[in-house]
Amino acid sequence: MPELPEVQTVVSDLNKKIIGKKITGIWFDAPKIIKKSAPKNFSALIKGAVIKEVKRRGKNILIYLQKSQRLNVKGQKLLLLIHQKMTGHLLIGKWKIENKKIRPLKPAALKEKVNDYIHFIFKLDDGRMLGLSDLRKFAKVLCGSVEEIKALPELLKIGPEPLAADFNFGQFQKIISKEKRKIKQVLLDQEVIAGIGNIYSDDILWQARIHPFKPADKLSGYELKNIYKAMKMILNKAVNLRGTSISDFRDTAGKAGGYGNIRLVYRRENEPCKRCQAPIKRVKIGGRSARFCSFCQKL
DNA sequence: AGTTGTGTTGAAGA
DNA sequence: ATCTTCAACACAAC
Repeated sequence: MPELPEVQTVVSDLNKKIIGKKITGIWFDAPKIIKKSAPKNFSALIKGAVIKEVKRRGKNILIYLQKSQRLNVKGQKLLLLIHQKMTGHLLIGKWKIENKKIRPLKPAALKEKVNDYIHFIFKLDDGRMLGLSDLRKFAKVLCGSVEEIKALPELLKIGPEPLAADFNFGQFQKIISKEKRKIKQVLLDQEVIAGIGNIYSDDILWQARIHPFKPADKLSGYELKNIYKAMKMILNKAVNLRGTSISDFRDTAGKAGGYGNIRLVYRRENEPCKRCQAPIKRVKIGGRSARFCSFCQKL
C-alpha cells in the first residue's frame, strides 16, 4: 500500500524522469478515477501542459504543470493531484493502446501481473507514457489551478509531515497527546500526522514497544519520545529501501521496494517476535488489522 | 463455490 | 462531537 515511503519513491522517480516533458494526451478505461471535473474537461485542461515539478504531501502526489502562452492567452499554472489509494502505482514506460485493450511493451517489468492493471495513461511528448496500474481502481486523479487544488479539504486538513526538517518532538507530543483514541488509530489518522498507514504504524509501535491499544493521551513523555524516534527511523529506512512491495506497490520502473524483507511485524502474525520469539498477534482496531507482540509491547 | 481478508478515504449512520 | 460501518473494486486464500 502506498504510504509515505512509497509515495516518496514515486515522487523522486518522477522528478528524475519526466521534468520538462509535455503531456500530449490521456487515455483511460475507468472514468471514475477522474474526480472533480468531467473526463472531457479534464482531458482538455491537461493537454499541452509541461511538467515542472513533483512534490509529495502525505500520501498525495502533486504534479505542478505549466500551460504555455499561446496567442493572447496567458500561461496557466495547474496542479495535478494523484492519490494511489490501496493498489494504485505509477509506471513509466510504453504501452500499445487499442480501444479497450492495453499491452505493455517496455520495460519488461511492466509485464508482471501487479503492473498489468493499467486504467489511466498520460502520454508524454518523447513517446514515453506515465501509466497508473490499479487493480481495485480506488485511485484518484484530479486537476485544477494551483490555488483551487491546494484549497481542497483533503490537502488543507492534513497533519504535519513527520520527516520535515522543522518537525520536532514538541510538535509531535502536542498533536498526539491530545488524542483520546488508541495510538494505532491516531498514527493512521492523516489529519493528525501525514503519510503513515498500516504497514509503518505496526512497525513503529513494535519498535517503540508500545501496545497499539494504548490511549494516546495516556502515553508518558518517555513513551512518546520512543514513538517519535521509531517513526523517524523506520520511515527514513523505508524511504532509503524504496518502500514495501509485500502487496501491489512497485516503483515507476515496475520494480519492488526492499522494506518488506526487513519488516518487523506487519503481516508477520504467528511468526516469532524479533526480540522475544513470542508469536506475533493480530487484532482488529476499528476494522483495521494491527500486528504486535503482546510481551514486548506495553499497554 | 461461497466467504473472508486485504486497507485508503469519504460518506453515512448511530 | 465521536464512534462505527460501509462502499468503492478485484482478487487471493481458505
